[in-house]
Amino acid sequence: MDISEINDAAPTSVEEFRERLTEVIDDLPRRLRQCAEYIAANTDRIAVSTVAELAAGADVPPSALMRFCQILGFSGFSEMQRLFRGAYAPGWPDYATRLTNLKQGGAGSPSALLGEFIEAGRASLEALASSVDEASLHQAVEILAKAETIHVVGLRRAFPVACYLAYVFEKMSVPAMLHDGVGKLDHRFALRPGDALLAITFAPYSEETIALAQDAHDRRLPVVALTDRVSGPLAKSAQSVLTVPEVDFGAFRSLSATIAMAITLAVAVGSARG
Amino acid sequence: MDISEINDAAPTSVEEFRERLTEVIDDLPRRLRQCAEYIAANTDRIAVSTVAELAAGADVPPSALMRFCQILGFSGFSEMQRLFRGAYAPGWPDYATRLTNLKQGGAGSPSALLGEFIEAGRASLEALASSVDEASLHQAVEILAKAETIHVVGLRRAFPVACYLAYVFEKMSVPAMLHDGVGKLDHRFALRPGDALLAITFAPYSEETIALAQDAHDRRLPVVALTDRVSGPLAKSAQSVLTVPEVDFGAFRSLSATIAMAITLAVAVGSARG
DNA sequence: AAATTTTTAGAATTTTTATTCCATTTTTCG
DNA sequence: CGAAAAATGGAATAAAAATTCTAAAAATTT
Repeated sequence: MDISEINDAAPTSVEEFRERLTEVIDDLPRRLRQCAEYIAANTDRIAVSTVAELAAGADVPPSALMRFCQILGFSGFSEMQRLFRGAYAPGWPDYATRLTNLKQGGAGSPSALLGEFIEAGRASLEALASSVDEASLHQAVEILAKAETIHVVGLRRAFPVACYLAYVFEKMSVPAMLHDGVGKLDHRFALRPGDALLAITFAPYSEETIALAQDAHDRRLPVVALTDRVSGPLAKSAQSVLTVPEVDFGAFRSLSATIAMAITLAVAVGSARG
Repeated sequence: MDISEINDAAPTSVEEFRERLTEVIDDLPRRLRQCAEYIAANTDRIAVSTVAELAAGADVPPSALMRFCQILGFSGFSEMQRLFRGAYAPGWPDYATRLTNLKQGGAGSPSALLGEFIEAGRASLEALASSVDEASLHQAVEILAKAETIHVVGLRRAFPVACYLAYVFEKMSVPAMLHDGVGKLDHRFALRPGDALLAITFAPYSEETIALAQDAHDRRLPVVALTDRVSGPLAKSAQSVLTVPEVDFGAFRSLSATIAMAITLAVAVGSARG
């Protein structure tokens, strides 16, 4: 490795670190690449490991890891570790303590339940952050932004989400219609050419929602699905399928991730329409 | 400190550690208590700090911290740290990075929005964990568990929550009635002696909800409020006020914390009724 | 294929960090 | 109040970890 390739400015944030890593990883000699690959896959352990431990994990001698740190711009391992030890200040401080206390209230107690549901919600949100398909999201926004009237359908457990969407669309002056199934009336003929359908359903999937989506699809209207599996029953009628990984506790789901996704859709569509 | 009080079995999990900590914290001499308090408030930093750093933070000499570790049952600081370094497997290897990536999609892009809403949701849940008033929660569950029929009211942005509650009550075979304001009908006379009202509203508070709560209160029916401030307009009509600290992004709220609280109520009430 | 450069491994060294020990202070109890 | 016990601070020591250095091995170039 040529000395001129060494960017001597050390990364000052975890993101910069990752950028730098992807930047150099391809033209690194064998041992150093081993380091880079192991580190890329175990970035989170830098803060709590020693050189020897990481080196053992990467299956290289400690000195190789030292050289690796220096190539990344750090003076040595300690400096690199300092970055990660500093950056590590996540939600823990009070939260974890309280959560433990809540759960200690005894199994079945309201506090313990609350602790569980909070955790389920948080896990769902985190999973959503790491699993979202940006392309589908983008496509969904485009479809809905182009539509004249947006029809929203979601029943049973998905109904709250549909309601919230209807509320936000209203607030943003987006023409939207909520299909709520009141009086078992279905308003399928309210879908006019130029409209789009946003269908929300989770296992066990609601018949009416699937039927409405199918109907819209048959009439060549674009359908966006918000559901739990790419291959669910909405897959064949929808142009764009958004999946949310919702973590259940007991028989109930938190809806956190679903609502985050829903509100994002609504706001993005609202602003795209100007 | 008497030697016999020293439980020489070192904690083997973070939970055990916390239990042990609360167990001993009260009968500890001054310096050691300082350690205990600092450690309790900064548990998350044990994995990434040195004795000297923690001691400085707690404002005690390093040797005090060492004695503290030993009182907890560890052979020394290193052994204690090992516990936390092992347990340290937080959500951020993937989550935090992804979140940053999402936000980098550019201000106003769907991904960036999603990132913001995810964060707002997470923050809300964490705040809920540390702010919940267990006594009120317990009281609320008791009130609702004793009621014959539970009436649920929540309009506008609170409507999704009310719907979800109605759904969960239904699933748990709890007699509940959702006051949805369809057709501007109010069903205030559906509230019978022995019933209870669960009223949900957030600023700007919905007139109808406040009025119904007031009405119920006037007729001596118990009211549980789910709202955003203890001193909100429901304060005087409600027996039990549950507050949820919801973090907004832009003009929109995540509802995560509210839903977590709602579902907890519903499930706790459902099981209390057996 | 020889010469040059780069890369590597591991031992030696330096630095940092943890731990112990004991003289001194504070607290407790008769 | 005074003696005994417990707690404390800090210096001394031991252990662990980081870092450097060099001879040998690979890789590259001519």
